[in-house]
Order: sequence, then C-alpha cells, then structure tokens
Amino acid sequence: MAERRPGRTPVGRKLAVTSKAVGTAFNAALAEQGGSVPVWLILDSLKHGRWTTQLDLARPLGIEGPTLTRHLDNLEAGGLVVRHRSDSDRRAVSVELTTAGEEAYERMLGAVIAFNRRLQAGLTADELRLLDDVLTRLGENVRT
Amino acid sequence: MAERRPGRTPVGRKLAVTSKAVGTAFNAALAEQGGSVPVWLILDSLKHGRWTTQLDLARPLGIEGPTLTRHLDNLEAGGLVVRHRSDSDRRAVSVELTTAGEEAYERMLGAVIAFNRRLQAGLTADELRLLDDVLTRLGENVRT
DNA sequence: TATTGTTATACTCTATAACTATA
DNA sequence: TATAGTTATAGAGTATAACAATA
Repeated sequence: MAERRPGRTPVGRKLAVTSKAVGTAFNAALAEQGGSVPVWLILDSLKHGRWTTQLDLARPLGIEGPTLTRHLDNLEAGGLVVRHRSDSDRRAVSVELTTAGEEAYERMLGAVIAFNRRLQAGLTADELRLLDDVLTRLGENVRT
Repeated sequence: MAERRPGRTPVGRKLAVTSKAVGTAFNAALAEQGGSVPVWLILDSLKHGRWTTQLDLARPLGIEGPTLTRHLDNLEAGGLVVRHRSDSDRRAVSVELTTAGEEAYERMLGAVIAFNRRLQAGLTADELRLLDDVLTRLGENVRT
C-alpha cells in the first residue's frame, strides 16, 4: 500500500472532499435566495450572454441538454425566464431573464459575493491567482 | 455589476465548475471498477480504520448518518463489507471489509492512482503542496 | 435522557434514449 | 440527413423526521 506523507492527502481525494463541503455551503447560501449552484451558474450565463444555442450553454457548465431543459422549465415556471423560438431558425430557442429573474439574480449575486468573501478569508492575492491557475490545469487534465 | 479581471473567475464559481468536472471524471474512473466517489471514500476509511462510530466516519466525508447507512447497505448487499453489533456496546455496529471488499478496494486503488497521476500532470510538487494547503483553508472557511 | 444506528420518505441533480420540429 | 430542443424514464446521492435499541 502506498505510504502517505504526513499532511498530504492525494489531490483527488482532497479535492473531492473539499469541493463537496464548499459546494454544500455554496448551495446553502444560494438556497436562502431561492437558488442553487446549477441555477446560479445558468442565470449568470444568461445574464452575461455567453452563449448561442442551449448546448453551448450547457457544455461549459458540465451538464447535458435535457438537464438544462429541466432547469429552464423550473426557472420559467417560477417566472424568472421566458423562452420563445427564434424567427431566423425556428428550431432554436431564445431564453431571457424577466424582471423577476433579474431581481432574483441580483439577490443571488449578493449571496455569492458574501460567500466568496467568506471563502477567501485569509488567502493572499497570490494564492488566489495560483489557485485559479491550478484549478484551470486540473480541469484541462481531466477533459476527455 | 461587478467587473471581472481578465482570466480571473470568482473562486467559488471556478471551484464549483472545476470540481464538478473533476468529480465526474473521478466517478467514471471508479465506475469502471464498480465504485463511485462516496463508495471509494468509505472503503478507504474502512481500510485505514480511521473511525469508531458510524457518525465519526460520516462526518469527515461530509455525509449524514442515513446516507452512510444506505451506502453500507449497498456494500453489504454486494458482499464487500459485513456488519455486526459490538459486544461491549450493543448500539454500536462494527463494519469490516470482506475478502471481496479488499479485492474491490485494491482494484479501485489502482484506478485512483492512475486518475491522480493524470490529474496532477504538469503540476510541480510546490504547486501540489500549495493546492493542498489552500484547499484545507477553503474547507475551514466554510465549516459551520 | 442521551446515543447509535436504521427506516420511511422525499428531494435535487443528473443522464440516456427516443421523439418532434425544423433545417 | 443533421440539428435544436424536449419528453419519457430512470438512477445516484443526499437529507430530515421518526423510530428502535441500548446505555
């Protein structure tokens, strides 16, 4: 069996456990504003218009089309977004935030900012930069 | 709306998206050996005997008692662990890996080692140390 | 009364396969 | 035939509340 150096957990295990803890806390912070992590990621993408087709939206978030459809169904039922088919290509669907959606987004944004402040407490700018860089490379390393 | 410096995503969002991608890939690697991330974490804890009561096992993994019970039910149904009540305290339950459980653990360990190698590709020892340290502090920052 | 663990129940997020409607 | 999106269906992981057994 592999020996472990004291204080060093295999990075995969560490990332799995930490990200679960952080994700759960992130979800809890968003739940107070009626949101969740995937919902926040979707609203944020809509807000910043970083996409064209729904698959282009889903892919970077690591979800498949039907999962996005389901989230959009819920958001639409909650009155946060509206969908209507495009005129130029009637297969395509345009999704927009409603006024209520914008307001919900802003509330969640407040929770996200507060959460990030708490999460980053005690970390230097250098450490945050390096964390960002390392996470990027980890993501690339597992991309199929 | 908050401006974003180029190349810098809020750490919460980055961690959420990256850990989802890494977690999905980790799960896929374990699934080839009949496992999953939570199952691996549980088997690994059993293997290293780092616990006494089931709650002591569940807590560090970020799950609640009933969730652990469910996983142990599945593991027992699959013949990987056996449970029997302790003689000294008949409320407590002792959980042990069977021979089949040990074998499954070893197969998963191979997958985990290979996965970690892939995950860490291109990262220096210094970067890994810092990542470990930073993840620890992030976990502490969200601990309730 | 407090603790250990289980049962009952239900929720969220997710995916694959098959489908509709366009193109 | 290919593409955009949805519907149908199913599964994994999780939690809260109530419970049983034991201390």
